Amino acid sequence: MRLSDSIEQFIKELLNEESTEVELKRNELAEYFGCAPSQINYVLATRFSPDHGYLTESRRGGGGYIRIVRVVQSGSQRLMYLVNDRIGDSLGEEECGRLISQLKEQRIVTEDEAALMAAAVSGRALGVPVPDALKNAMRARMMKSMLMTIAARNRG
Amino acid sequence: MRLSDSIEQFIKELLNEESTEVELKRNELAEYFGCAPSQINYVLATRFSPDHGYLTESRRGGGGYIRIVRVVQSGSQRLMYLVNDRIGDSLGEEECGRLISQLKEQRIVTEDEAALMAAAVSGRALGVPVPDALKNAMRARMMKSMLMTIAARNRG
DNA sequence: CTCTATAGGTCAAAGAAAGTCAGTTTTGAG
DNA sequence: CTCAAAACTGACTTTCTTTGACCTATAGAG
Repeated sequence: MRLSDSIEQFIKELLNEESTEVELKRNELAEYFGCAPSQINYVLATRFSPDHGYLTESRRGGGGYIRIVRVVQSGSQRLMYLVNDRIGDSLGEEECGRLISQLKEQRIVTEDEAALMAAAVSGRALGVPVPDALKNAMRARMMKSMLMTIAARNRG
Repeated sequence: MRLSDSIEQFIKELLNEESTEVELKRNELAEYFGCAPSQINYVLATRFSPDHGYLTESRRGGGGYIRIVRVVQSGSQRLMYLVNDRIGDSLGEEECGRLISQLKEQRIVTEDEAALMAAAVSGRALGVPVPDALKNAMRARMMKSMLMTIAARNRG
């Protein structure tokens, strides 16, 4: 069994018993598995990314930590469809506007949330000399990131 | 728990019970927590700055003291200050995160709104090959755009 | 007025913990 | 077997905390 898989499993077990979030120390975990600390980052990046239905936050310095939040249960996949298929890697401004309206209509997000999302991805907000292709890539990422966050709120 | 967090909490408890200001002795507090006096200054600088909604004044010499005042400011005043003066046209990720937590702490935005904003401007969301300077410029614009949206909602 | 004891302020350095990234090794599909 | 993708490592970086040595201001005694 691969190390990454063991670490992944370990973390998922911590998350399984009722709790939807877990806090851990990178160095301790690395020591426990006898690996380089950066291995933990690798596991987080490849198995606990937003695309996988998780959010992570961390803090450096004395008393630092890594917190992992499970946002989506492995079954419910309306949201994962949006994140992985509907949005993809690039999202134009008009398309994004349509998507936000649909989300609002389908009551997946509230009106206030829709307004906030629209403000974030508006042309005015992104009005900086960067090629459209890159803006569209960013827009896609921003939308996914925000949707995952909303999903995190809805859980429970 | 971090020492800084304990000291922060201690001071906030003093401020919570009705009183909007508190006066204390740096050396006594340091002795109470068994730390270097300058630790107190560190806590003041990182947790009781104007950005956090506090003002501090102090006096040296015999009978010296440190006074901490919680500033009362309406939500829209605060938002306008941020948009017009504070943010400017470039905003780094860490600083942006701090501003967002401060807004949440001051209850000017809800927890959900804070999470949504953080998701929009996170490094993850903007993780596209664009120079940092441009990302910071976009982040500033996005924040202003979102904050103004929230201000508008608050009026409605 | 001068001097001294008493407070608080500043700053740099050390320590603590996590992040990044380029390069190496392993694995598995074809 | 080949080779590209996945896994892994270690050196270096960044952020946050804590401490200590030295600096400055104020009150009060003489």
